[in-house]
Amino acid sequence: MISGQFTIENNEYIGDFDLNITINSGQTSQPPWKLENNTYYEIFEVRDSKVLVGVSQEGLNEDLVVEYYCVDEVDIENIRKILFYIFDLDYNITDVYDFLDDNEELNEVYDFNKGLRLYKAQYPYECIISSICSANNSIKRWTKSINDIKQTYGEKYVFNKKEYYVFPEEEVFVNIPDTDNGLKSFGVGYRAKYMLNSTRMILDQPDFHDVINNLSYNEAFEKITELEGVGPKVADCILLYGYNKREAYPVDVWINRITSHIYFKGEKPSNQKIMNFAQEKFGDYSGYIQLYLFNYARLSGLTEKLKAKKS
DNA sequence: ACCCAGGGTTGGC
DNA sequence: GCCAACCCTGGG
Repeated sequence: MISGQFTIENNEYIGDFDLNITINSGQTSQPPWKLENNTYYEIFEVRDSKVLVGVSQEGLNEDLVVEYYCVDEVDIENIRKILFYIFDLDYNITDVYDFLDDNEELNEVYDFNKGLRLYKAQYPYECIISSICSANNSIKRWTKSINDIKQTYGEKYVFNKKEYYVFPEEEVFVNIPDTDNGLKSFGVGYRAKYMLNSTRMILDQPDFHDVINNLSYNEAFEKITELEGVGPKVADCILLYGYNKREAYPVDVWINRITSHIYFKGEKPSNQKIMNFAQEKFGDYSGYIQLYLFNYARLSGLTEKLKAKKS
């Protein structure tokens, strides 16, 4: 077995990054990676071979320490590229910081989000299933469901005598046996049907992921909402985390309350209205503003206030 | 079947 | 557009 280690320093990317906050922020791309000894582990697919990658960071903007283990020779640059993509480190996030600075009502938002970045999916399909699973669900429950499915039906890889799993591909997923309550035994409830039917629809179009990738945000939104269990909110999560489309602004109950509180005082705007507003006002920054506002509202105590109001 | 809500979606009007 | 129903688990 081949193994090695390298670091990514703060001056190799623009803006702030905090690994712990990002990986545990409940973004619907995937559950947090497997945590062992303060290091997060995940199997990467690097040029058709599997590599175990471990990442750790002591705190905000500290060096990222990256370990890797693999059977075949691997080019470190490829591991680096995947990491930069997943944590959005190749994005000039200072544009977002500037936008927050330039808009007075958003001035204090970043104070509650230092180092938080997008946590994107390595595999869009996993993101689709995660996001469908997250609908009308709790973060705790959907992450457990996805992890359990991964461990039961995902392909197993053993490194350092420990087992790691990759989320099953579409072909495996549709063939999960119906015995013992099948998918439902993972606690996904009525969403099981949505997951299976959507997977069938994806398989019906072999180049599904490429098609979505090549569509504009608006076209992709139309296409992805054709899937079962994928309404506007889940669609935006999938487009943001699974296909890197930054214009997406997933509107859930909290984002509705928070956005209304800031921009629609006294009104009770529909989710659709809020989405349209966000795309006009935030444009390409929508994804980040959504991420930050959600977190901001939770940490600043605003959610409790807004919950009490209930409208 | 103690009660309720959870980063919504669907199907019916 | 609005509204109830939805699986089921964690937490009060």
